[in-house]
Amino acid sequence: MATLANQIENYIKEQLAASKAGSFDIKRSALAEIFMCAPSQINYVLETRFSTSQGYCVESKRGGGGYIRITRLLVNPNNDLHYLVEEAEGKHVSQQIGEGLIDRLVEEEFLTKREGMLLKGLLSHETLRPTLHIQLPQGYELLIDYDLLRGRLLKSMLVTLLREDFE
Amino acid sequence: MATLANQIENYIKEQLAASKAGSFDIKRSALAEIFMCAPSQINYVLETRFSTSQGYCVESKRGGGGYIRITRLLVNPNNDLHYLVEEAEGKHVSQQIGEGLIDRLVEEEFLTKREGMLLKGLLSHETLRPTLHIQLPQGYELLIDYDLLRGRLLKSMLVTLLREDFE
DNA sequence: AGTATAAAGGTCAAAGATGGTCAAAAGGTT
DNA sequence: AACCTTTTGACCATCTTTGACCTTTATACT
Repeated sequence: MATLANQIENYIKEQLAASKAGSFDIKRSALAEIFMCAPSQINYVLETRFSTSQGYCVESKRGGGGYIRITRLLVNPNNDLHYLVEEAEGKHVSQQIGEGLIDRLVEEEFLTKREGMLLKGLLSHETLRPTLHIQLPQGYELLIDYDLLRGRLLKSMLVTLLREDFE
Repeated sequence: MATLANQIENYIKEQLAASKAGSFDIKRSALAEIFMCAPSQINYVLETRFSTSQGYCVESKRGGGGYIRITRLLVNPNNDLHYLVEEAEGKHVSQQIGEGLIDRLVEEEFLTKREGMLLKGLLSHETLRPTLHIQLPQGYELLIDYDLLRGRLLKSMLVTLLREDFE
């Protein structure tokens, strides 16, 4: 799937990989011009693929001489996993965000690739989606909050990672 | 008989046979166009001929750049994971039974000890607890079926273990 | 210094592009 | 006729792309 968003994502990741400091500045308008798209497309890519939970920090400045700075964050086991647990508490997590977090933990070697695959399977809509159909009176609807459940599953995963006896 | 469904089934199996990784991506709309049929016909074929119990795993993504991915599962008559997948299908699994199954998979070395710990955390009542948002009229009560959810999670785990691309 | 203007970047909602679901219609079998 | 499988279509959910409008910042001009 070579969507525009994916191409831009790859481009940014390449630049990031090539940079010594794990950080990279660029003008939003320049990026938009390279890919011949609307500038707001860049924001879409940053929101969906470079969020904090996915391990990136995005800063920017407007006005003349404005720019976007993307920084790759490294997970610090002692502080960040705890922070992520807090974050996951009661959080709504979409499938996309959940997979992003898992990919990050795999990249940082907190999880093996196998573990990542197992966990991503568990977080999928296909797995979570319910089969039960309950008869309710007219006008009432049954809503299952998959995103909340996903948040709980992720939290459990993080908590296990933090266990002292986890090797 | 050469029903449309059979032709589509054959086509997919050919593509799968030709693929090195045992996996194959295609656009639902593209497939529907090749066979000049309603897109939902593709889903019918996937449901009736590429289910988990038939040895396949189907994933998909909607929206721009969407696709369907079909992955073959391992067929190894020496292990009984397939049997367990059948078992887990639509099954109610208590926390105790679920943990027992995971322990067994760890003992038989289908899962590492780490993986077992991660998965047991996910199956706990604590994790699965309230995930429903419901508006019910007075006098109606709803009991949440954790055991069914656990069955789904276990099934997903088993299917991942069987994926040909699982390393 | 104060203000106007230009040069960025940000937001949000609508439109476009896919795939999913479900039930009804159509075709075969028994 | 009754039942099962296949095919279709209307409607839904999710991801992407675009564009109109908004905010912030630097600089040039009073």
